[in-house]
Amino acid sequence: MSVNEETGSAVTLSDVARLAGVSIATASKAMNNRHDVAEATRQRVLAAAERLSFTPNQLARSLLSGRSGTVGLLTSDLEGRFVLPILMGAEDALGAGQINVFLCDARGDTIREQHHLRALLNRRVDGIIVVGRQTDPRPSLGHEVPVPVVYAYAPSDDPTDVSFAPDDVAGGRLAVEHLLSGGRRRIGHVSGDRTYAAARDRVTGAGQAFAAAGLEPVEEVLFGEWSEHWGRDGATMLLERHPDLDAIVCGSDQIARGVQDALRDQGRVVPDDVAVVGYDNWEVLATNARPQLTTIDPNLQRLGRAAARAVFDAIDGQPAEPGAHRLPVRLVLRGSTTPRPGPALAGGRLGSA
Amino acid sequence: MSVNEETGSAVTLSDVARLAGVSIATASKAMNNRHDVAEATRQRVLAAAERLSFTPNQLARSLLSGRSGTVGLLTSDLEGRFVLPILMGAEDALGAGQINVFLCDARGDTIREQHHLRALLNRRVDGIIVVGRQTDPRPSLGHEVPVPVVYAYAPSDDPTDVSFAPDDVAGGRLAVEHLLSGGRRRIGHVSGDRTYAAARDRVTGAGQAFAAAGLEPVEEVLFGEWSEHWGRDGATMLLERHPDLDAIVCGSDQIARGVQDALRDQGRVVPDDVAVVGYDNWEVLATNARPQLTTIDPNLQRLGRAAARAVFDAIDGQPAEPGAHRLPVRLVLRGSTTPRPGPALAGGRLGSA
DNA sequence: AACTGGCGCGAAATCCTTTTCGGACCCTAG
DNA sequence: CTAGGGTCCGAAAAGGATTTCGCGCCAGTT
Repeated sequence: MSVNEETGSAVTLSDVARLAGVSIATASKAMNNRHDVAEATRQRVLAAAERLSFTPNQLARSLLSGRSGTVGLLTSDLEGRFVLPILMGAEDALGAGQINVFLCDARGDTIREQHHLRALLNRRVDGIIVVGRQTDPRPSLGHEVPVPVVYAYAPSDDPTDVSFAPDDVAGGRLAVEHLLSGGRRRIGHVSGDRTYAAARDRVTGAGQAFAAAGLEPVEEVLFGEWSEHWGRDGATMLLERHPDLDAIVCGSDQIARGVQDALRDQGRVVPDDVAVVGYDNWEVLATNARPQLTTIDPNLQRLGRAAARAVFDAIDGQPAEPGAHRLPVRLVLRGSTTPRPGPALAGGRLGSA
Repeated sequence: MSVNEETGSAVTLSDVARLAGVSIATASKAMNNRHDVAEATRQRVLAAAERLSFTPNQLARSLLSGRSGTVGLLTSDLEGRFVLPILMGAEDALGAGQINVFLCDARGDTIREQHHLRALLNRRVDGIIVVGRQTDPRPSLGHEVPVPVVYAYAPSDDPTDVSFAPDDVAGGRLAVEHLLSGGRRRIGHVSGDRTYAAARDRVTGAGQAFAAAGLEPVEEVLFGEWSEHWGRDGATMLLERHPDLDAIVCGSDQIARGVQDALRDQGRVVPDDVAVVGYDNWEVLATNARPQLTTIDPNLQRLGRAAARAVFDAIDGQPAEPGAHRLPVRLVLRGSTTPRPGPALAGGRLGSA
């Protein structure tokens, strides 16, 4: 299949043409449904192509057209949990447009990133999506790049670049609004690492919700690290100082899991005594928690799709509005905030194997 | 940069040649360090290339050489947690060899997989790595594919294909051997979904270890699902029937987390009363457990590298031995089996942002 | 002075496909 | 019978880099 049985090399259009008894030009036109070829001839060519299982060489095609039909996906850290859904969304959107994706992982190393960028440009990618691992702004690739560039998750620090990031401020607001609407009034806040924009933005949003309701959290936000361990410690501290708390907003699902553990250790029942809201909607964690975790879903796959569509459109000459576009997040209701758990809303997929 | 300022299009070798006052052929030779060009001329060409920031068009190069310097990475499910480290390992190994990676996600859909395969071949990839989401054998792509194919994680069902998978049997053995060497004798086993080869293989290995020691588990292996929830249920059942248990082998880290929770609920102390061993070394889960989880690390990144090297060598005409190569796994010691936890061996990276 | 050898360089072919433009052919109408 | 128009097909160029082969020139030898 797709190999010339006589020469052993790949089947080319001229093989097809010879078999069909026409010129290469005619064969090409027949294959591409151009109209200046007789129907009988076209059929002969198609039959020949079928028999040889000919597939056109995209390299030659791209060389001629100046378009490779490929996009570079430049991640700063593949390991990052947030990169994957974005990648999926992008791959999804681009795959549907018959575009293939070059994946490059720079490991958070600028040198490597430059190297990969060069390699992508040598391969004549039609566009580039830069996927960061944090929502903190990252250095721009600059405007010397001859193809459209779109930043996902980590926005570019250059406001004239096109970036997409989740709206963490809205997410923080949403979380607190949900607790308030459930009648909670003595709310604590255990966040993550304060050097992360993600932590600060979510806290900002939470603050807006408090202010809008004319309320305040039980004390200053506790910043720490993005781990279950810190969640346990933070919650323990909070409970000690405010035994009457009735809710805890968490900077991440991991933290929330730790918080839930600490509450259980202290004999508090979630959500009856204390409600808990997480962030990220990391299904494996959220749906296996006791009770399942209400959380904010940043909708990363959609973010990836949006970024892909933006490069796509830019390639087609329709560049997106410059700036950091903040994409909406959503609240996922589960048992950790609703008194009667009922069946889980977002059915989690099983994880292992 | 890398764009001709007069024509606006990309800089080509002929631009460089013109600026250096030589022919295209000479420019090419100068750039590629061929020896039949005078040193002075070479310098002139290099200077010209530098000034225009010329980069050779890989498409043209590939078309001529018949090698694209790219490899297709065909995953059946990007969402799968196991795909990512393999991907990283492969990207790592190939990137070092100046090879770029086309990423395709087939979503477990055979039609889509065929479609992507065709697209990859049209782009003239030099090789293909097929990454599965489970260790169960998967259908072969067949031998009609004109480039080397290597299967990672999910081996091909055709034994003449080259496959790499973790040695789950050895992993199961390792887990039980570790418990036995720690003096545990009344050991329960909570595994995952029995339709998964991963579950069965690990159980097989565990059985070998028991047999070798002339012992038996407290009862038949409990199969269930790959979730914390099942881990809790399974452990609860075990404890009820065998209150004197002193260890539990788990089919995955998720299950182990559930098992730990159930033990805690029942007032058992890990590892003093009951030791727990997980599987997967999923850092976020294992290092945040209380106590941190001893587990089997399948070393997936290394598996990805091995697969990449195998395609790499096959492209160079050194095909690997056919068959399903089982790569070694390793035991990671943490607090859930060792009485005095001490500092964790594998420092976990923080997870959220 | 003529010839040889070697070094440096350039013309042209090659990879494969697409597209333009011109040519061949047939049919019809004048 | 011929001019004209339409239909179908093919030659050739283009796209960019590599490579082979041959040519020209200079130095050295007889």
